[in-house]
Amino acid sequence: MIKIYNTLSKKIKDFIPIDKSHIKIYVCGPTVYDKIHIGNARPLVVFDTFVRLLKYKYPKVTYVRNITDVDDKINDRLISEKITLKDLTDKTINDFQKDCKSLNNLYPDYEPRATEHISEMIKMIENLISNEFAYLSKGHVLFNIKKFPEYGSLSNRTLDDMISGSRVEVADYKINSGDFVLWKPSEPNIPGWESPWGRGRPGWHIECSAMSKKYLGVQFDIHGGGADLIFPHHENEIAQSRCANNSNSLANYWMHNGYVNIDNVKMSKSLKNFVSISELLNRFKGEAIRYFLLQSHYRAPLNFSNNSLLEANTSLSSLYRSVEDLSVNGDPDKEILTNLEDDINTPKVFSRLHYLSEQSNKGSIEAAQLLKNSSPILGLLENTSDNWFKTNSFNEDDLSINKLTQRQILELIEKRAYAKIKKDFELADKIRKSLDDEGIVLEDNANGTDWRYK
RNA sequence: GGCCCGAUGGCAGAGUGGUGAUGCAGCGGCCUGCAAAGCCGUUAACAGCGGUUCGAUUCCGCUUCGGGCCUCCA
Repeated sequence: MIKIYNTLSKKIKDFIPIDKSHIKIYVCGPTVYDKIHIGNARPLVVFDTFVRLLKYKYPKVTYVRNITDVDDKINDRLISEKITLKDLTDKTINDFQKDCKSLNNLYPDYEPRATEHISEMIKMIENLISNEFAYLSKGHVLFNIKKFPEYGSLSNRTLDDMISGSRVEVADYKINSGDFVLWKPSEPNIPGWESPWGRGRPGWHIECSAMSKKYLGVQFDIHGGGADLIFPHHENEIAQSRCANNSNSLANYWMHNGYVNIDNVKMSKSLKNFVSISELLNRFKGEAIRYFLLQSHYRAPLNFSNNSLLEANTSLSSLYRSVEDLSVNGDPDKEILTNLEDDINTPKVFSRLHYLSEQSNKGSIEAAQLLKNSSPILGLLENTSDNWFKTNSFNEDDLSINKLTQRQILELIEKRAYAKIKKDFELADKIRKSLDDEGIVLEDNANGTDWRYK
């Protein structure tokens, strides 16, 4: 039985699907105006791991992760960089997908773009207006939060709380300070679409409501995203979807991952204290980044540092030693599954991985096989160990950092072997040292000498 | 101001009302020409103060410190 923490009830609950023959999950994807950073990568990896578990447990899972390609931050870029919407978003989406792949994420079943669902959004807004949940004011369409009595239940706040804490001047076209925009007019120089309310663009939240409805229906099992989306994004999504669909639930379970911090402060684009994935991929393997992101519990904050990535790499190496070149042949380890089912307790999973690794090192073939068999559900250890140890080119573009070719390395190993036969240990050690300086470690074993990158 | 979360060994990070995960680092040993890896052993923690209890790191209260949200954000 899968147990997950539900932000709605603030409790860990058994996961009971609407239809156990078909699980439906929606996760908020990126707004594509810039490269993603490691904080953005956390939900991608966490929910990818969770979806792998769901797909193992249930016959059919539909995983939708949207791409928000209409947004005011995007518009700012269009003006400052003098490029078209399509050029900017295509390029950013391309980078995003490359990063996702490097992190070993499976492709979602649907990855809908907001701009391709404008008509669905307009329909939903029209519905909200005709049922008086939304109103027109100075060219804007706004959602009236007082029409939805449960407003605030996800983020655990009341309307009074919000008024007292308001740090933003209330726009004069709003009835209530918390009313949010469904549609707003576009000036001629920024992207816009024709609508019953003139040329304009959707507000931030409506795209997720429209797209989740299209791909998953009015009610689905799980909605996920980063904790910073709880308010206002998900709160507003619930309000507008439930009112438009006249339903008593949008998603039954809401899951939110904690932040990635840097120097114990939340990493965010607005604070400019972020490290992009593509930058990290120049120094670390994607799988090491994935390991790092799963090393702590998904709801806890995770502090980023260079050293933690190095440690993740070392830990992964020790696991890779134990799986060698085994192929997946059977089910994942039971205990790993149990730990994953327990609100995605990946730290416990890792503890078990290292236990299996140790057993494998002591000669247990079963343990090694279990380790390997658990790799598909984690998206880790899917490589061969030879591949893991003999690759140090992290980005495809950076092959040039391989200063020595494999052939040159093997030649040096051979040279050292002769030196060893002649008991010229001084030369042998000199060769070892010179390779070490290039980041290459030699390991003498029964079959001769093997090499790996540090 | 309102609401919320956290404080575990040198670092990272689970968990538990009583036998002290796991990783990285360290120390001793085995192995090795030397290493590396591995194995064996080992050091080391539960912010502070009260309370409940036979017993609390684990439950409750207070204090201190750190962080987050209150319409940019994964």
